[in-house]
Amino acid sequence: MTVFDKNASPCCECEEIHEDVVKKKREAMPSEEDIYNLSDFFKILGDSTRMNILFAIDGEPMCVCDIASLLGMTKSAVSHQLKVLRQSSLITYRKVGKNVFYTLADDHVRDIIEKAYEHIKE
Amino acid sequence: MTVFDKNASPCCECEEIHEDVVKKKREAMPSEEDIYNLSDFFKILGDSTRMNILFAIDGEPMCVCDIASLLGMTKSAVSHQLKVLRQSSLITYRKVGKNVFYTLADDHVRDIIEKAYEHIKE
DNA sequence: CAAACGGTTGAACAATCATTCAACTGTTGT
DNA sequence: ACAACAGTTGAATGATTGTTCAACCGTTTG
Repeated sequence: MTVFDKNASPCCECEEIHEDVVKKKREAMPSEEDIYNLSDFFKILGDSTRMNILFAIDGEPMCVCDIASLLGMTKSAVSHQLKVLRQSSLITYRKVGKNVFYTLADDHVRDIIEKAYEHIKE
Repeated sequence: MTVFDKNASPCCECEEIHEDVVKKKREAMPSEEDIYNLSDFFKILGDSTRMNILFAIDGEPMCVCDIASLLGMTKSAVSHQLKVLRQSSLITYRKVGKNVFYTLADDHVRDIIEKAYEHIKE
């Protein structure tokens, strides 16, 4: 009910109401790094252009030009987002002549998207 | 291999390489609204502060003051993010006197986060 | 070799968004 | 009624980020 140690949480201006709860929760929390990586993963999926691309290249691979045509975007804009998806290992690519064909890296991501899709559909 | 209808994709400066593929993909795509809602859902999870809050209020409910103390943030910053989570129906709250206790709205979200957590842990 | 095309990249710009700050509401306790 | 505290809120600020634009690389074709 009262404050004992202000230094324990330097950035918080408020009194600690339930110290026991806070302590228990703190021990149960994932590491800062895990939470950062997790939110970073969701951040990649949190853009409609990237989501469009992921649905587009699901199943049959597509080249950049076709993706751009399908989504009504410039090749540059698509390529930039493909780079983001590549760096997060969500997609893979295969070079064939002048073309680069992209597709989903694994089924993991597809499962997560599907589960979220079901969630918003209710 | 050649361009027949530039007007079909006004924003795309490139030639349509595989028209059949693009057409097939276009028909298989979810609606624009679905994709927008889906990416919007992930966008909410795509912030480390909100992810921290979700883990904190998982299980036992927590009041704003305790969450702020746990995360070393101001009540204001926490409250702003709680509002975002509330508006997306990811969390619920219960008023008890001066305090407001927040907790996860349902198990759906927990499942999705857990699946993503497993995914980044490999 | 040179032109054409698919794709990538970096800088610049515009829009989005998280945090801070200050003021405010509502409840509790004296 | 008044002081104290939990929580909310709107405006301002700073950081992040998606798209555009222009230049570039690599491969193919005439």
